[in-house]
This record gives sequence, structure tokens and C-alpha cells, in this order.
Amino acid sequence: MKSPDTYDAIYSVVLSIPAGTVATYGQVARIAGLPGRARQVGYAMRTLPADSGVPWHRVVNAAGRISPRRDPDGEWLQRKLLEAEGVEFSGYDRLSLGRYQWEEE
DNA sequence: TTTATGGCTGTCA
DNA sequence: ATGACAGCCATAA
Repeated sequence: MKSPDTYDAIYSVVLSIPAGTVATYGQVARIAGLPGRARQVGYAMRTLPADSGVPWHRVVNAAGRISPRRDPDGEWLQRKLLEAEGVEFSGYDRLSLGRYQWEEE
């Protein structure tokens, strides 16, 4: 792999997101020390090992929505997982960022 | 190696 | 609110 530290930092941040809250890709990227690399965070999620134990569902895009990924079922799964943590959705995939967005330490 | 694509973001029309 | 553009750069072919 190219930079293990990068992924490690990303995972670490995502793992730090409290249940019932969400964070944006850009936010995670910045906290992980990767400003402007939100996309790479998304890639990190995409290539996530199924057994990584990373709560990727707590990461949403800047609009407070679930990003349309390649696997249509994941979108549904993510919403379900978030609802299970107490996050309310306004529409099919929308949620109140102002209320659930994670405030980093 | 080069190219294309992508779970994004912020700005502007 | 929606759509187009331009940066960011790792992964896949």
C-alpha cells in the first residue's frame, strides 16, 4: 500500500464519531490531517474491508445526505444504521446536519 | 507507465 | 433549489 498512515488516520477519526452523530467527508479529512482530500476519504470507505469495524455509515456528504454509491443497497443500509442510532431523516436520504453533525474535539 | 474514474467540496450562475 | 466547473489524489484497468 502507499500510505498506511493516511488510512489509519481516517479510520481513527471515523471510529471517533459518537453514535447518533454524523460527520462529512471533508470534516473527517480535515480532522485526519488531510484537508481537501474528502474524496480520498470516500475511497477509503469504498475499499473498506468488511471486517474493518469502521462505522462508515456515520459519514455523509456535505449536503447531509447519503452519497449515491455504486451499491444501491448500501444506501439503504446506511440510512437504516443511522436511524438505529437515533438519527432522524427528513426525506429519503436527507438528515439535519445542524443537529446531528459531529463537533470534533 | 498513463488514463479514467470516483460514497467529495466549495463557488458561481 | 439545481446544475456546471474546477481542484484534491488514490485505486483500478
